[in-house]
Amino acid sequence: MTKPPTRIQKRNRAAILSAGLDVFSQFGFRGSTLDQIADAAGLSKPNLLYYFPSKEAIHTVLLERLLETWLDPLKALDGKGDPVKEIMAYAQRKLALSRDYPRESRLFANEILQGAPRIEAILQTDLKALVDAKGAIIQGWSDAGRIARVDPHHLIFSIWAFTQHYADFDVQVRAVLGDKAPYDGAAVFLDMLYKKLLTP
Amino acid sequence: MTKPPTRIQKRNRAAILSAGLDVFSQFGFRGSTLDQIADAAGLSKPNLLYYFPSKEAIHTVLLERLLETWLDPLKALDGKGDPVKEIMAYAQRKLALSRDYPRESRLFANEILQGAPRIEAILQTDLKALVDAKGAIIQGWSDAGRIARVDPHHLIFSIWAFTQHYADFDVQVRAVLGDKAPYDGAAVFLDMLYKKLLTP
DNA sequence: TCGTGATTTGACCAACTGGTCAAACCAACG
DNA sequence: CGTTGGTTTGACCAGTTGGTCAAATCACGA
Repeated sequence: MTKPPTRIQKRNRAAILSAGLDVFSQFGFRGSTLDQIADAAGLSKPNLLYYFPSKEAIHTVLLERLLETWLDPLKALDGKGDPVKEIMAYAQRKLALSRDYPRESRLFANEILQGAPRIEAILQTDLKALVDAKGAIIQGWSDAGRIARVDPHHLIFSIWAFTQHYADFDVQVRAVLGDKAPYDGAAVFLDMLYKKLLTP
Repeated sequence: MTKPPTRIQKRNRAAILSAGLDVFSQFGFRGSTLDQIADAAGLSKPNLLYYFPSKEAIHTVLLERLLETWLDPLKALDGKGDPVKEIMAYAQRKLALSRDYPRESRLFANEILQGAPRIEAILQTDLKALVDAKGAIIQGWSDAGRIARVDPHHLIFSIWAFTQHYADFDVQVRAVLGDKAPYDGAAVFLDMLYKKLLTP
């Protein structure tokens, strides 16, 4: 029998989560402070703690939401579709995720960099299971000669690495590219890279 | 007329830098504490501050050392060598760097993730100049038809992304691979990926 | 308009932070 | 052995941290 959230609750909770995403994704959990988050959300610190019981709680909610969005594209990889098309679509979806949700990407990166203390268990169970399952599909395509012989795990790693690079290393990418837009060129390159790799 | 460092100075400075690398690479600058570093180095906090004037100073020394090692492999890319061989060698050198110096890779990743406040200027000048120069070489090879048509910048990004992924996302890689060793498979995959991409 | 529950705040706390300092300690060389 | 300069430490400090609490304020339905 939980009460439905009021208008103000919705607004403030959303503001806090967005502010938390800003701050945590830049400084990591330990490097972020409640004052920073409260400021960014336009609230006082005690007021913030009226909506979330602790710093940890904000971080946890953000991580949980993140993991869903993050694993969705891979789940959508369909074993009954056309192999090359499926893998290319996955890679492009992942790249779009980096473009549209860079803060989420950096939050994830920060968590992993710090040794994934809060999600290591999920990585070893849910993520591993998902990757193994989709990896098996790719392995099947590979064995059947429908794509080139590749190690599915490293193929997936390479897609993760390349696409997330544009969000996580944004500053570096922009420093090197100057004022050129990163994502158009990245999409073209991504397309060529995997089309060539996967062609038997 | 600076005096030569004593035996003890050498030992302790090295211990502090190694400890600082451990801690900073995991928690970032703001998330790391002098107590952590002092503990890891086996010294008391005041003792640590006898060798380095501040937390910032330790971090700065580490970043400076890092940047040298980090840009070296790209500098070695030789415009007079065989195009495919040169690029492949660069990629493999970079992968070896991730395998042998994962802490340095994570220190760099942390710095970039946090917006590169301490090295943004260097990225925009030194790094950009280096990448532009080597990019021009690759562009030349591409124009001459000696390798396939690729955007040199994104090619370099993809090499960075893929190789650093194994150091920076180590926890995730190991969670997914189970007990399989990451780097052997990565090297094989890397080889195939770029050989196929670069072949005209 | 009033009452009630939701919301906000200022004052506060203990633990931790980066950093200082004088005093104690120790290594080594004459 | 003594002394001199490098080394280590405990006590300390001011500012920051995550978090609490009672009191004040506000929104809104009756």
